[in-house]
Order: sequence, then structure tokens, then C-alpha cells
Amino acid sequence: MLAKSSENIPDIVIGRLPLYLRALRRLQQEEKDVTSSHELGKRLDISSAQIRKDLSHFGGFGKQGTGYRIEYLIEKLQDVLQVNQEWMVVVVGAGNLGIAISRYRGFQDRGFRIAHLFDVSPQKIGLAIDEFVVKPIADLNKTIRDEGIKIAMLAVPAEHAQSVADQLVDAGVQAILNYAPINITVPSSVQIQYIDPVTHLQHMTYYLNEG
Amino acid sequence: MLAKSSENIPDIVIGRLPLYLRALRRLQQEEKDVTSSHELGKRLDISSAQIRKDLSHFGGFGKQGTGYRIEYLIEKLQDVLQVNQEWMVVVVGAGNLGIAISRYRGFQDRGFRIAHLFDVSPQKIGLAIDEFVVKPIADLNKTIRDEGIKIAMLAVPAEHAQSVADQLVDAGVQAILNYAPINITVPSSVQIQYIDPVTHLQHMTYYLNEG
DNA sequence: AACTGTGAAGTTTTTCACAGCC
DNA sequence: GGCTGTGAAAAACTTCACAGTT
Repeated sequence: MLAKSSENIPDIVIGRLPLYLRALRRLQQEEKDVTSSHELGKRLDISSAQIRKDLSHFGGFGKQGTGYRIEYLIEKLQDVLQVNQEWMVVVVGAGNLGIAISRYRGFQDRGFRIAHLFDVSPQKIGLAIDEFVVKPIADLNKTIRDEGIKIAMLAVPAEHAQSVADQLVDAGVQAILNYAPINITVPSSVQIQYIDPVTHLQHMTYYLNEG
Repeated sequence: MLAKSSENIPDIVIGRLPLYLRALRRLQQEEKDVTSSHELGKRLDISSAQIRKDLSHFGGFGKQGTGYRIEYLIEKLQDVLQVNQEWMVVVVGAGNLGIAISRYRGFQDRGFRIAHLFDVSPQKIGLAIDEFVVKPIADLNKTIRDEGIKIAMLAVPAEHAQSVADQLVDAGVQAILNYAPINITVPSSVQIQYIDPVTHLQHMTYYLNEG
């Protein structure tokens, strides 16, 4: 369907779709077949109207009177988000974090497969981390190009993040998930998202009562 | 100062303050003394007007004609966010992720200190991870109460996240950073934030061109 | 009776644009 | 000349409320 997807959908709406998808997969695990904007909203702490409006951007996925067939809606959201396929991803940085990311089993069934793990440090290169052998950054460009990899996760120290990002972009990467606690500049054609636990913690401490 | 902080500041504004703080610390490392809303905005890809308006909620931190003194602004933002002190934090879950979090050196100088690492698994309990010895979940309540800990990071499997969160809240925790890829329900007096890399990746794949 | 999809209304957030100060 | 702080305007986003369908 994707009926109206040629219109410009607000980015804030796109950002909520993965949350819907995650909750729907959960409902599916609970053996449910059908849900409603109200049930979904209660789980996500989002208003039912918001969910209906968000979904309506892409066409009518529900049925009046009954709600949404979970399996069908999952499929449709996966289509919209283009995660009905497996994206190859590289991880750069084989420190604590890069290794933890590489070992995490939760990417696979949500559309992503880690293909390679890179590091600069000669001590790390060649190291076996589960199914990965740490590769030298020198091979980054060729590997990404040869395999047509579009997505990278960046887990290097802040000082090196920009320079590695530049190399990734140069190699053809179109989306970067940056774990380094620093802002990075990329061409506007490249997607970037940040993960920095400290910003979340600092956001929450604003509301805490005392020391 | 915190002149107008008794008004209700929009949460979306609060969420940007940690980003400002992070960028300012960076500028400071670069030996700069003064910055402007324009410079800051360029680094963060946020409009200068937005930055000025955000900061103006808390009083006048800048000087017309010259801009913001970096050191002073950092201090003020730390005051606003209550990170001019060190918050004790517990990590629950001593798997790959929990261990990586516990080893991460980046919390300390931004207002947080990991005090304890917990796990349920008898195999994990007693294990030494850097300066931590993995403690049993059974001790969670007493430890958090005794030490007055207000913040927890949750790195357990999705199935256990809600039940552990309930125990944390019960023990008096007021803010939870949840790394498990599942929505959790907490009383409205408790802050919750989520980290799920896959939602970020799925957000970005929407914009990618092809498989 | 229960629920979706959606214009219209309401609210929040961002940007504009400029007076006032350094 | 360069910059902040801020009302006013504009844009974006959310909620309301209900016609229409199962």
C-alpha cells in the first residue's frame, strides 16, 4: 500500500514507527492477533489519536470496529521503514563498547546484521570477538565499497569520531549511529543519530528532588 | 541565577541542555573562552535563535555584543541540570552490555558515578569486573535504600525489565535509564528514558535509497 | 458497541526580526 | 558591527470529536 508515502511525512512521525513496531512484536509474542490504537497507546504512553494519525500517513492499515491485525501492521511498518530486509552494518571501534555492540544478539531479528568490526589499534587487529576478527581501519574503505555497506555504528573515542565518520562517508556509508559523545558533521545526504547515555541521565536529573 | 526556573520549562528544552553542555565542554577543551549562539548552533545543527530562547528560560547568561562566557555558561547549565554534583548510579544486569556500561569511563566527569553492579545469575555473582564485584539482586533493595541511590541503569533481558524496574522503584529509585528494548511502566513520579540502538537504525533506514 | 481515519481546533515549538547593549 | 533577549508571527504537532464502517 504505502498509499500516501510520496508526501512528506514529518520526521517525528518516522521516529515513532520503530516504537510501534517494537510494541507490536511484543504483542505478537503474547499470542495476540489484533490490537487497537488505544491498547498500543496505553503500552507506549502515547495518545490513541496520535497513533491513528501517524499510521494514517501511510494508508489505512486498520479496520473500523475491530482495530489493527498485528501481523499485517508489522509487515506494513517494516515495509515503510525498509526493515523487511537485512542491512549489513559495520562497527568501528573494538573497545568495551564496540565489543558489547558486536556481541549483542538483538540486531538480527530487527533488520540488521553486523558484518565487520574494525579498529585502529595494532593490538586489537586480528583479535577474535565471537564470530568476528577485528579488521584494520586501513581496510575500511575497500570493505565497505566492495560489500555495498550503507550503515555504520561508531564506537571510537570522541577525538577520532569525526575523522572516522569522514572515512565512512567517503566509503559510501549513508547512515551512522554515533556512540561517541560528540557532535559530528556529515553531508546532509547522510543520516546521523546519536546515542549518549549521559545526555539522558542529565535530562532526568533536572527533575530529581535533591542530591 | 536560575531566574525564571520556577515557571514550567518545556521538557523538549530540558532535553537540549545536555547537548549544549556537551558542546560547551568541547569548546572549552579547545581552549576557547567565549562563544555565541551562532557558533554553538553551527556545531549542533540547531538554529541560533533556538539556543538563545532556550537559554533565556533560565535568565540572561550572555552579553550583548560579545556572546557567552563558556566557563560561566557551563556552570549555569550544570546548576540547572543538577549535575554540579556526583550522582550515584546502579547498573542492573552483568551481561555484555551491563559490563560495558560499568567499564565506561565517560560518566565520571559528567556527574555520575557507578556505585554497584547487580545480576541475578549465581554464575555472575561475585565476579570481579574492574573495580566492581557483581552483587546479587537480592541485595538490591537494601543497598539502594541504605545508600540513598536515586538513579539506575537497566541492562537486563527484555523479559525481566519490568520486574526489575518495579523492584528499583520500590527501593526508592527516581530515574531509570532502560537499555532493554521494551516499554516499561513506572509511576509518573519516576523518570524513565530509553536507549535502543535498533530504533535509531530503523529510523534511519526509512531514508535510505535501496537495499 | 467498538473502533478507525480525518478535518478542524487547539497547543506547542520554532523562527523572525528588531530594540537594546557592548 | 556583532551579539543577546524577546515579543510577535509562523510553522509544526497533537488532540478533539465525529462521520463512517464493521
